[in-house]
Amino acid sequence: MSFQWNDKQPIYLQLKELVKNRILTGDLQAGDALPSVRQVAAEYQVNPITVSKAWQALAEENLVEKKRGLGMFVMPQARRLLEQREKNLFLEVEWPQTLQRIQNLGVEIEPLLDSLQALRQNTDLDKES
Amino acid sequence: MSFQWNDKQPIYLQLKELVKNRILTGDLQAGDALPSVRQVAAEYQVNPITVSKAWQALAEENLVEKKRGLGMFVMPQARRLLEQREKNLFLEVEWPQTLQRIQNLGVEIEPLLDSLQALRQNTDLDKES
Amino acid sequence: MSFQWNDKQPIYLQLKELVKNRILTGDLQAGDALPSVRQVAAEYQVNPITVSKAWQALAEENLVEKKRGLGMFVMPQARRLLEQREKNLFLEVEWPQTLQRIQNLGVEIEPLLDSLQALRQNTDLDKES
Amino acid sequence: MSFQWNDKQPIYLQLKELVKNRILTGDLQAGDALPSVRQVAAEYQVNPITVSKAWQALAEENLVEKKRGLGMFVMPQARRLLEQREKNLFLEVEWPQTLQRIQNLGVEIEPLLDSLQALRQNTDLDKES
DNA sequence: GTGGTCTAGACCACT
DNA sequence: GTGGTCTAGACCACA
Repeated sequence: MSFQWNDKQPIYLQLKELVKNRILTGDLQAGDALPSVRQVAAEYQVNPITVSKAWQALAEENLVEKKRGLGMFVMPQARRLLEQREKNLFLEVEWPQTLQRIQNLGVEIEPLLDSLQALRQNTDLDKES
Repeated sequence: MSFQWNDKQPIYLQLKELVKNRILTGDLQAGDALPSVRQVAAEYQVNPITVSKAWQALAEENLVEKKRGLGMFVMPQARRLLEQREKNLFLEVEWPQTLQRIQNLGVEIEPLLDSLQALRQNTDLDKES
Repeated sequence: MSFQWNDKQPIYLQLKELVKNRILTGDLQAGDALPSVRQVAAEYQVNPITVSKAWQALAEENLVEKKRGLGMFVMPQARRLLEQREKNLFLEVEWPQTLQRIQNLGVEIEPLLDSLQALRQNTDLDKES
Repeated sequence: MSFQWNDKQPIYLQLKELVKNRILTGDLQAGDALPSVRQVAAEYQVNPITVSKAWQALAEENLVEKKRGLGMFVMPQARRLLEQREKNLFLEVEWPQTLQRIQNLGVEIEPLLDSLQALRQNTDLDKES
């Protein structure tokens, strides 16, 4: 399986994001081994070093840990950590920026409110089911 | 005055954004001259070529026009054009992404609704005054 | 009991150090048997080969000896040998490096002297008792 | 000029140390440009990527900053930061370990005291001159 | 000119 | 088997 890489971002960062998402969705659980550098390199048709760089970055963010000679493993708190960080980023940075942008552009607020409320409805339904 | 440039984006794009914002806020009106390349280069401690590149990019977006020997001037429709484009970008791309992100992260929606409504209040007051 | 391995050093060297320390402190006496490879492997959650490698390294330094079918045993002169070597290493290499580092960093010498003197006091008391 | 690399440590770390030392000794002052990746690569007969890795690591430690298209520059507080960190490392980690080691090995403390005091004398003389 | 990224292929130490 | 490192050579965006 090759893959359609986004040209505007380094591949290694895109690989990192892929793994992050897999952790966030629970596809990769705490303690699970990351696929090996070589394996991913072969699968996605990339250079092992590129994969390695991504894996390293994940280790530096304390999301995975290296076990010498065995591979890299998802840290126990990885998912919680990740969720916490991303939520924080959203609430402290992205959302305020969005509000600022809405104001600057003079966007109609009503439709935005509507779509947000629709989203809430959906989420509530999910919980019930 | 130097400036704190964001390392992750080309300086010329950051310069472009600065001007765009000044147009959006009305700080630069239709027909106003952009500050000269040299002046900006000196002011922001930046290579003149970099400033030039930013000015060019603005011209390519039809926001400013060159007048030979006189400099660059904000186009008459600049603000409207910009608002239109950016509003579109926001509604078609950024806002849907934000909604997606809210859902993925499982962010509480209530507080977001509250802040949006607060924003609407402010905007309404502004219009009255 | 698992263990927190230092990622920057091979596990087998860390195991070796553990045993060396036990010999130096007298916890492992001349003639004592080293715990079996399997046992240690199970205890520390480590590959038996890794333990074996550590035991081999100890044998190569003449600190333990293999007895076929019986296991590995601490050599009679192990402690003396170890002390001699390590003292030498300390006096010839580590201490000079420490002095050099103190000078390079411009560390205050007084407190270091104080702590050394305090250490001497303690050691003297130990001898008397 | 080639160089005698230590085989036991990655070259990029050794390069990093070289720069750190140059900052500590004042050979590289705040605001100075680091020699370019290519230049160093040619000078020391190493791969540009290896140098790059070292420079990156320095940037991540906030000792140098990247200026897009211009190169890497020593941060204003680099020297102070470095001294602080290293002194801290020494006082909190290395020195206690040394004391521990002295005690474990039963090294004679008198000579150590003597050499430390001699060092103090030298340092004092340096200050006077 | 600068740094950033990638490839292809290699060697190493560790488990 | 694992990751870590390096080489040699290449292309890109940026200033």
